[in-house]
Amino acid sequence: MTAEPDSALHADAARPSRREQILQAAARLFAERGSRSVGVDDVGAAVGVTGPAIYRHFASKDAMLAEMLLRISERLHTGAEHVVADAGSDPAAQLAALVAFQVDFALDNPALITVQDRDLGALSDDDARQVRRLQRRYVEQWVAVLGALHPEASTAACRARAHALFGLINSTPHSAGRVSRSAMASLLTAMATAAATT
Amino acid sequence: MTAEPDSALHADAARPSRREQILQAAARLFAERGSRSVGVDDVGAAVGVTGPAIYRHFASKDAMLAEMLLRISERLHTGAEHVVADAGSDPAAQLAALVAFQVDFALDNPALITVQDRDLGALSDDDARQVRRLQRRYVEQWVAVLGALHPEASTAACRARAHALFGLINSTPHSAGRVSRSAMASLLTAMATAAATT
DNA sequence: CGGCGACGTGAACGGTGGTTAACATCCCGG
DNA sequence: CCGGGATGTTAACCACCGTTCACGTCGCCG
Repeated sequence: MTAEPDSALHADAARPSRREQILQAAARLFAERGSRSVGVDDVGAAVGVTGPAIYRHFASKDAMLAEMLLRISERLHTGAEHVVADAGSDPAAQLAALVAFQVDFALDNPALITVQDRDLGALSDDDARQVRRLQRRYVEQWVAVLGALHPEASTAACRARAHALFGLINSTPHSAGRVSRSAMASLLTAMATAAATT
Repeated sequence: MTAEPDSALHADAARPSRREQILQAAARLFAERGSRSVGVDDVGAAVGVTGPAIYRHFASKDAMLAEMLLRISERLHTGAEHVVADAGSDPAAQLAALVAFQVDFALDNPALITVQDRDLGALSDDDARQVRRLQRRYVEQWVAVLGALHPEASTAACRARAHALFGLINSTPHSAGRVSRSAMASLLTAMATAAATT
């Protein structure tokens, strides 16, 4: 153990290396069948390599999943921070920014959406704790904005409302194809805005 | 094989038999960790029995999951049929009935909600096909009502809207405790109604 | 009373799959 | 040209887990 030479947390997005191909292919496979039902050989085959070759790039199968989930929660957390800061101080504008951000992410990465809320339980306790911390911070950004829009509501109610909005927007994996991206975007945005402000 | 004496599809709800205890315990465990991460021994231990004892009640672990998912989709499908019929011919009233029905189900059975959309992929092709058929019929009942409320919208858009509403309402597993059942019910109902009629 | 069926148990079997080991290949810097 | 590091491959190892087997117990019915 403790055998990874370079920081596994932040990958160089500059080079589309084999490592990145593996993560992307694994995300697709995990989303389709669940991480526990996907073998290392399957992931390898998806990038034209045999199973054990994976271990030249990742310490273990679990490490792959951990890095995948950590990246997602980081992306969401920092993205939300950025987007809210750019929206000014109007809660309604902040909400619109968060909704637009989440809608874009959900439409662009349905596979990641699926993996994140299905395979969190497959992580080691430490990794799970870290992912949950980031997820929690992301939720709290929504809760803050929702709290400003609903001053009479409790924090717990705002949290429940935030989770309901995530469920709504993150339904993209279940609505495969058939509707254009732009139409899906406006539909989800309208529904989420209505549900958030009621 | 082919060794089950009585129809496995409809269990006598009258007797809280060992068989039912197993299904219930398995649902809770599957929801917490995912069916593939739960061993037969775990399920057995949850009802005070060793692993192999399960095979006195189910042909296989997969058969357990199959029966669980089939029951859920049947319950939803027939429940929706019943509820819509009782709501008269007003689309708004029908929608309200469907929303109330799904909200009740989601609040009463968060574990089943979780298992249904996470472990469908673990079923055999035949079982999966059967579950999907029932799920599809359930969705189409929503689509019909939503189509009446949005005459200008395409069927595909209505289907996407239905999935978004399911995601919203089925967020109950993520909003554990902290808010009373009745408060959750009115919150989800208000949000879903607003999102459905926008 | 005798036995049969329902229900459980502990032990063993077999396949699956993550992981490691030993061995090639290719590319590059000295 | 030589050597080493990055990258792959095949074969083997090993643990886990679903499943089956042989056996025991308890209760009911004839």
